[in-house]
Amino acid sequence: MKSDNSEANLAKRHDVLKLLLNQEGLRLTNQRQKILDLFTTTLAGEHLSANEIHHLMTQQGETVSYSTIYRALHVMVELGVLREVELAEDRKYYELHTPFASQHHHLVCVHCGEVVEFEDNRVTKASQQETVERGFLFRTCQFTVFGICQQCHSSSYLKDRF
Amino acid sequence: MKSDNSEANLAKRHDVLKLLLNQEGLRLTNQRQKILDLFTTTLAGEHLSANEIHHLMTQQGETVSYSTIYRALHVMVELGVLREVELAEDRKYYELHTPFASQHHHLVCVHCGEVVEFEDNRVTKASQQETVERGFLFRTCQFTVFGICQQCHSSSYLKDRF
DNA sequence: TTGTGTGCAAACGGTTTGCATCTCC
DNA sequence: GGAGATGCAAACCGTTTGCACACAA
Repeated sequence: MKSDNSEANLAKRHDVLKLLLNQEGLRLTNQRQKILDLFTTTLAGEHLSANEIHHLMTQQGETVSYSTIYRALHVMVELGVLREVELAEDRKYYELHTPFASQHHHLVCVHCGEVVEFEDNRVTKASQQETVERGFLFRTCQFTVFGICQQCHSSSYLKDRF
Repeated sequence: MKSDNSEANLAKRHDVLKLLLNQEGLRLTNQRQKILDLFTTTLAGEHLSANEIHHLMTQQGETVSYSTIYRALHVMVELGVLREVELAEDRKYYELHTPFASQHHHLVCVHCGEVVEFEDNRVTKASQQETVERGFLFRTCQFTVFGICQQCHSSSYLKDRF
């Protein structure tokens, strides 16, 4: 799921972003670049919330306001660079969108919040087929499975509840 | 997807709810009853938000506060009578949970918001299998497909955007 | 009778917006 | 130079909470 983060590739991603932005009359700014970088260079960069982005940026000595973060996220979703994912918490998460990342789904532990990504052809096929059968044009899909991970169910969690 | 709404069945559902509530030391109140009824008697009752519930209740001449609605929804989710679904808007939707309703997924039109329910064995199987393979205990899953419905893509929508 | 539920109003928290200022093309 | 981007602070809006009162068991 992780991308190649050589300097050359970072630069390439910046170029792609700039191109996409300029096509729409929008501009590549320092902040938008840095925000995109977080998704490709950070260890936990697979799914980031506005909050986490703000935190990471601050940690790196960058200053960005929440308004800029939210506006940047919206623009990049609009351009198809990022996509929004619902991981059941009360906030929105974002991740690189295809073709920047491969199609995948999420398995979330409802106890500790751990997120595992997986691919499954059956799901991908089903989404396309069900869409077409009902006369819809396919846009995107989200498949999230909720469960309890091994660590949590071997720890005291279950004893508390059952 | 729709349930039988004869008076006998409404009464039966009230009994089930009461039983479940009382098991936890909770009470069946007029409001909780009426809120559950909306999911089984209303035309659009398949997926309701707190807002819609408030609106429908007011329309029926009932008065319920938002706090009561939210508290009732949480209780019923906890009891397994309802489940939360994310349909991409910024609010939460609720629907009858299995075994009160069958397992199904959602196809949402990103333009007009129409929601179509469907069942697909492949998806159901995939969710179970992927969960087990990763050592998780399966709890629940959500599969939402986003697209554009026939009406919307044959209307002016696309002309605006492309 | 008593612990649970309700309504009200105020608080909360993530997200959005108006406006003055700054910056990329 | 001018359209677009940023930061700040305030607004927004769905949801939650504290408290006094009401009601199911």
